[in-house]
Amino acid sequence: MTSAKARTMPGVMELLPLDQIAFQNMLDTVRRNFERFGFLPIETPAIEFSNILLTKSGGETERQVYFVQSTGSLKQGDEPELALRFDLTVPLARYVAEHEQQLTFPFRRYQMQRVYRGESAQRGRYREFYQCDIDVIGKDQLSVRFDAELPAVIYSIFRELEIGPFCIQINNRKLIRGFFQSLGIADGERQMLVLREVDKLDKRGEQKVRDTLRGEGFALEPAVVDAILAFVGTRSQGHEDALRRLDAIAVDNELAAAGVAELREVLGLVRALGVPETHYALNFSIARGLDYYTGTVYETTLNLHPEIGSICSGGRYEDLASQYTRSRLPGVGISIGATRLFWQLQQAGLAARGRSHVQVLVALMDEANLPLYLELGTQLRLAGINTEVQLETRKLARQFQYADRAGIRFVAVLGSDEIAKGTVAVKDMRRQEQFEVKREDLIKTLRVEIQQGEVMDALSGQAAP
RNA sequence: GUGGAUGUAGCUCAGCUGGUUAGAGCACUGGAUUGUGAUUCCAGGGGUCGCGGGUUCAAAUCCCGUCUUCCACCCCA
Repeated sequence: MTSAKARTMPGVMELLPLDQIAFQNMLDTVRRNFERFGFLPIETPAIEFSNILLTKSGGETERQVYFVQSTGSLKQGDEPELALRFDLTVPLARYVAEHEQQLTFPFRRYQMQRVYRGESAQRGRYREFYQCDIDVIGKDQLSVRFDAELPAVIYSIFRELEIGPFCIQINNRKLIRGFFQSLGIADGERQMLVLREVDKLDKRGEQKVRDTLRGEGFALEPAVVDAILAFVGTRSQGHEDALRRLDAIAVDNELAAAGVAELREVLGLVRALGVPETHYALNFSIARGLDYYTGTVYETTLNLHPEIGSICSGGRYEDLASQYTRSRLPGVGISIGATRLFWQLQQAGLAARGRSHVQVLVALMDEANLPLYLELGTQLRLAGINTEVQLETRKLARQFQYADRAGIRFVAVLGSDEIAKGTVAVKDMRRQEQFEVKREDLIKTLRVEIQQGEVMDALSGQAAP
């Protein structure tokens, strides 16, 4: 008699082993590229003091934070003073402020951990999910050159993930704010509201957005609305076009001019870093919801799957940790929501199917020869081949069935015939073939076969090694 | 937090206007002689029809409540 239904809470991702392998392959690719660009790993605890997590942000974040409390503390009626992190940027700020003296700046760190949000369940919305973040934190100042480095990292990662053509869309907050100032929309809060509305262009259609901006809440002049829509409609195609569009901006505003200058420098360096011009573009509607961004902002989308939306985003902020330290710590960073990305890639049929890590199953042919099979397994493992030995007596057919279902490609069969001949029969489950080799050639042969299999997988994009 | 849907086997669902022991596909377990899987054939296990109440001779089916999950808004990865 069961006492509870086995189930997970909504909004968490749980995978079967082969999918888990595919997911971890994705994380490995991300990590490899972070390291390739000179970022160093850190981890921070899932639980932080709630006053740390809640200093900066307003009501919306607080609504989504999970508070943590021991049952003892709960019974005593104490207020929870701990909470689960809801992103990796706030813990980074705390980390940098706390360890400022021991860190070297510019501090380049990557972090790939789970974060928690009290979202109401919805498609592609998770309450527990992985974020993969990189940030560069400067002391007192940080060159805009670092803003150009991140698109190179993004390009390197998504090229290697082989999920189709993509485009890193770039904008600059200074330019946006300067533009709005020139239209008489000076208040930062109001600018954000307008931007959020504009962000819904694709979703709601131009007419509805136009109506909303002219309507009660905003009450903007028709000419102003036209100017906004024309401005945010800017999308460049190729490097030269992007520069031309920057030249064409006729906004008489100091802040906007600074933004344009930054964009020009960033674009030039992105190209110098070897990112093909097909893979980056200006998009003046990119604003990013988070209000701490102050300069460059990025968002990356898949050309063939616009429905997926942004797969990677980030930007520049002027002061990371003003709540925790007096030092001025400007930074620039990006974040990949790996859990959602993986889920979306699966939905779009773009996720590779993982291959089992187990490469060989040694069949149990004869109970009396178990020590022989165990020894063979050990030899294979010492040769670097992941091997499982069949430990329970079962019909051979069942052993093959097990290998097939578990995704194990090779079954080594060592029965009385083979022992007499000094050979091993190897069944290749995937190719539905069987061959026989001398015992002493087994490891060499398997290595060749396994390597060929990996090459084939890489070519077909079926699974990362 | 606001609005709208949903709930039948592990999964996807069927079950018309209430009528005998609630079905299908997939999955699962076992079998089709001796050392060869995913295909085929045969057999089998598994459901308090989300929960509580009401109407009725009779409720998976109608009504009310409740919970759950999902969708949209908000916000975001």
